Amino acid sequence: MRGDAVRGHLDALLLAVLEAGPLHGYAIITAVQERSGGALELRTGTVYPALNRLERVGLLSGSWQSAGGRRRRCYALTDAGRRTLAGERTAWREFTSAIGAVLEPGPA
Amino acid sequence: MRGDAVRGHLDALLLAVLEAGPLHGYAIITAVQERSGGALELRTGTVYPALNRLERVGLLSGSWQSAGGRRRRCYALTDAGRRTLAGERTAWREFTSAIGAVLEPGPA
DNA sequence: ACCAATACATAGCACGCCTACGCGTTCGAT
DNA sequence: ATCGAACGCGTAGGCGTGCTATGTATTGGT
Repeated sequence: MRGDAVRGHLDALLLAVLEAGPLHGYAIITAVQERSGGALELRTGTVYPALNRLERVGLLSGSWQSAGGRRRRCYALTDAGRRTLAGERTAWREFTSAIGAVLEPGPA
Repeated sequence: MRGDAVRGHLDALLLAVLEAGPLHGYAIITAVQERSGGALELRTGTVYPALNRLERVGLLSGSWQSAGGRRRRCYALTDAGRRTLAGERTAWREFTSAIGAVLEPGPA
């Protein structure tokens, strides 16, 4: 998967992996990687600023925790985040449907 | 569809609509729009530079024509373009599959 | 002792499309 | 006869967004 691929869909990915329950940043990265079958390797420089932003706009709520001396910022979906995720899913389907229709038109 | 949506997939769209036969720029724009059911409205400032670039790198071959006093630059897929299109289609499937797997994980 | 993995974060950049123009022609409506 | 919309190509500049590179710190394995 080429580097820039995730562009425009990052928020959706982050919100989606948090749907099942709160996670901290590092775990989010590995969750995305696993769920995509290894195809999506998000960088920390991509993810952490995005998480901060999503918290700032109220789609996530974050809280510091510590596990074995390591501090972690744990993020959970807010109600607004859950609604936004639903919207992102709809947008994703419309997006793939639109591009797909051009790329692989049905056998005319 | 929000403006930036096409990012990263523009070349694929252009190559795809040219698969059925040569078209000029303006017709390419309307073809993309029609095949996407109106969802994708490419701007001239997006398309024309892209066509020039694709010609420059040998994926398209262009030729000036005139129809009723209007000059048009007509573009056709080259063999390299056809191969690239095939690659873009594969990449598209991998892309949607990867993002889709994260966004809508199978009912676990 | 050392290195990998865990964990968060910032700064600067570059890509790639968009916005906003500009130019010229043809055709339909008024 | 005039005007606007559609046709048709093109450039310049801006800007959002993720990437690259880098920094810090702790834990655990060898």
